Amino acid sequence: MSASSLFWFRDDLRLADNPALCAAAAHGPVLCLYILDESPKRRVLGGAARWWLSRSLAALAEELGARGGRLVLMRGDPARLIPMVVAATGVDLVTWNRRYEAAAIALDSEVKRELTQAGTTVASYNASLLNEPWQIATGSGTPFKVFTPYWRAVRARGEPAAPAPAPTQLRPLPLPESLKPLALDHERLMLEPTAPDWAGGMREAWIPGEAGATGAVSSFLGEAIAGYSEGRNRPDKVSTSRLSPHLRFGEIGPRQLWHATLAARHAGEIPGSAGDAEKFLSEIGWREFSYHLLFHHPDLATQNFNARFDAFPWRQDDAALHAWQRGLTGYPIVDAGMRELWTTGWMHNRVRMIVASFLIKHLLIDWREGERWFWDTLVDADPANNPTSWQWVAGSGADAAPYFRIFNPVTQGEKFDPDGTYVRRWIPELGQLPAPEIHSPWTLSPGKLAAAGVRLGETYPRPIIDLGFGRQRALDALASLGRA
DNA sequence: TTTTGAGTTGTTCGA
DNA sequence: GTCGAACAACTCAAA
Repeated sequence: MSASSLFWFRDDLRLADNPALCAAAAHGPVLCLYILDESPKRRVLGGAARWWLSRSLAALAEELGARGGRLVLMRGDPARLIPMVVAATGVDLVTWNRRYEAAAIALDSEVKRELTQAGTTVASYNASLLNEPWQIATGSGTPFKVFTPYWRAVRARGEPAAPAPAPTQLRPLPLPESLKPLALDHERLMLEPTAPDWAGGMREAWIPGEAGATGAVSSFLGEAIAGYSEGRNRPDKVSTSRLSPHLRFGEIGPRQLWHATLAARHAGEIPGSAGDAEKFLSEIGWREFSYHLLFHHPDLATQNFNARFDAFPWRQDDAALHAWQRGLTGYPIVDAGMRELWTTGWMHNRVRMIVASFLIKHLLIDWREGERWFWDTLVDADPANNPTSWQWVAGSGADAAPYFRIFNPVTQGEKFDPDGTYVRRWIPELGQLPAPEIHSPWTLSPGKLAAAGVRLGETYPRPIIDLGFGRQRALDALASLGRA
């Protein structure tokens, strides 16, 4: 039997800096496989993420094809399918890049055990993190719970490894006859919406795939990173990297991003201060920190990191939750963010904090409701970042926001969307209102509202809750948790 | 073991 | 308009 291999694509949909793919390709002819995971133990991918995945897989198939390779698609339980494919093809090497959610680790361990027992070599690699979660520890060997010392420890290790190039040669391993019934056409994955087709705004906003990712990196490092430290807070401008969905699906990896950032800084392509590049690197650090937390706290998406919050008096309020989800709270910056999310599958980070704070603190609705909504609607819905960030806002998480940090959506709007540009983009019915009053339409005189064609309660909602009341209620609820 | 300094992203109030 | 203080106390991480 001649040497051949199986490479299992998961959250690493790229050819460059893909160590498991390189190892498989160097070994001999390789079968490149993606399985739409339907194992019952894993969290089902949200709708927006499924759309992204579909487009990303199409791009990947094309890239592979251009290099003489081929992407085979299947759906089902990998614990059943992988051994079946290995047996039918007779490959003697299986490779993949690691994942870090508990259910995925369990699945991968199970597959590895079974294959190894049957005499097949299995090799796993790191493609999605700068450091494995278990490599970073405090002086006493425990996981970090605070970002700053975590990041200091990471930085003390020196620069991360340089990214590896894409494999130069990909010889495809032909699919045996017996497996052909399992291989699906792209359409048969049924990942994209049809009736209704709600993905129009996403198609306009994004180019999924490795080429789209590298293009986004170039344009970010070439332009937006100048002034990033401040600009990243402005949803009215294009001042963030917008790389989150590309990172989520591994169309680009943090090593590539790290070294591209350093190269841009050294080449003097970043006119601003070196602080902008460092700030951006620390944002990559927050992604790393989230994975560190997820690995050491596997139930991060469902359990309070800080158990004291188990006694928090959350409210059940379906009407308020629905208003929040649909962008009908009567607070323009909140509604603009929720509509941006619904339309494009993405929301500016500053606005994510505002809408999350509003749901959790003013409406007193459980952060898990918000986490679930984001999981379903974000194209970048990430198993580590999403729960980490929600718990951070709730105050139940690691390095969490202090109890008194309650974002005022009017103040935040005036500060970070001073001209109302962002609000007008997503709430056209308020388009004629002047700034800064656009952030608090109920304070305008009836005459000014009429002049702008706004009828509160008809063309745009009145606020669903009074800010002062909601703030005080949240402070009281937090005080009710008492001392630890 | 004990001590010490520090901890992503805010708001309000009063001088 | 601007500025500093108050808003709880706790826990983490390292010395």
